[in-house]
Amino acid sequence: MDAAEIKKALEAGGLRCTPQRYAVMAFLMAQNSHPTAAEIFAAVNRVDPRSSRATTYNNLRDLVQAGLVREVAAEGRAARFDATGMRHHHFICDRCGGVEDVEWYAVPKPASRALGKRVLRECELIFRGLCAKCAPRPASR
Amino acid sequence: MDAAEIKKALEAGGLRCTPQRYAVMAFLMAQNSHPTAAEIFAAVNRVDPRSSRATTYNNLRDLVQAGLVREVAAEGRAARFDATGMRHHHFICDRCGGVEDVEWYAVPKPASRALGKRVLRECELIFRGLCAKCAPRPASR
DNA sequence: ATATCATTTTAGATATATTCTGAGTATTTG
DNA sequence: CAAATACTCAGAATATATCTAAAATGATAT
Ligand SMILES: [Mn+2]
Ligand SMILES: [Mn+2]
Ligand SMILES: [Zn+2]
Ligand SMILES: [Zn+2]
Repeated sequence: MDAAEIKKALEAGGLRCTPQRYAVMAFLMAQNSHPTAAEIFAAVNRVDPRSSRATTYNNLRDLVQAGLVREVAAEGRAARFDATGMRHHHFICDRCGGVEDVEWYAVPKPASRALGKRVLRECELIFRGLCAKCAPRPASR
Repeated sequence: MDAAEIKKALEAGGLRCTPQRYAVMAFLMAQNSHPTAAEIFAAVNRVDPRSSRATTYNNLRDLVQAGLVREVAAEGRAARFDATGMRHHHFICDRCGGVEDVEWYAVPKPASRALGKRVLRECELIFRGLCAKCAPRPASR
């Protein structure tokens, strides 16, 4: 996705394509990791134009609302973000808290009886355990 | 599960059965909601013996580590907890953030090729959308 | 182009959630 | 019993996220 496409995607979500907002979106799309808001703030400020912390949070909120960015909440730690490109699941490491993508596959939806009057928007599948880096030495810290 | 069983479960997890720790566990088991640490702290302090905030957090951490309690992280908001009784999935409301149980059903595990060297401990399925209370009036606050 | 209006940005203050500190208390072990 | 270990506690400290109010920006209408 190039600059013009990002601009179009933002505007399709009812958002202006401001330099600060564009920088957040472009950074997330160039990443295959799952940066925190603080990391995104630092990254977009390594290049002009400068963006404030509040703006970074505001834009992340707006991008999540527009469906262009996904937020991954991890226990205790700061939330992590990724651009919603290809569908995928997530693996979260019990030890280091790292978030990694896992190839997507369909998940059976719950019975409508089990949902009752709730309106289902999405099913999120999260795997937990030890990442490749943490797995080999389960006893060490 | 009665008092003796809670004691046994705690000790099986390598934890002493202290009055403060017992109170947290007993409260969570009596709840079918998903209280925050602050709510648990308030609840266990409505009865003797008193427990400090730090101890409440410490005990929640220990109980999660021992597998007796599950922590549910929600974006932005405080973490919520439940006693790991019967297996179940969770529904998290987009609007009010409420966490509700959904009847359990088996989820297909990922291909071992997709997992690589990671060690899988559990698959957690989280549904998102609007809860029964928030669903009927999607435009209101 | 000028006025008007809505959106966005900003620095810093504020709020909320969680962890840390270091001293004291309780329990277990030898 | 003494010593080691586990636990608790109040408050301080840290981390994370949101709010505020003023200024800047960009869109739309005249
Ligand atoms: Mn991802
Ligand atoms: Mn539950
Ligand atoms: Zn890891
Ligand atoms: Zn709701």
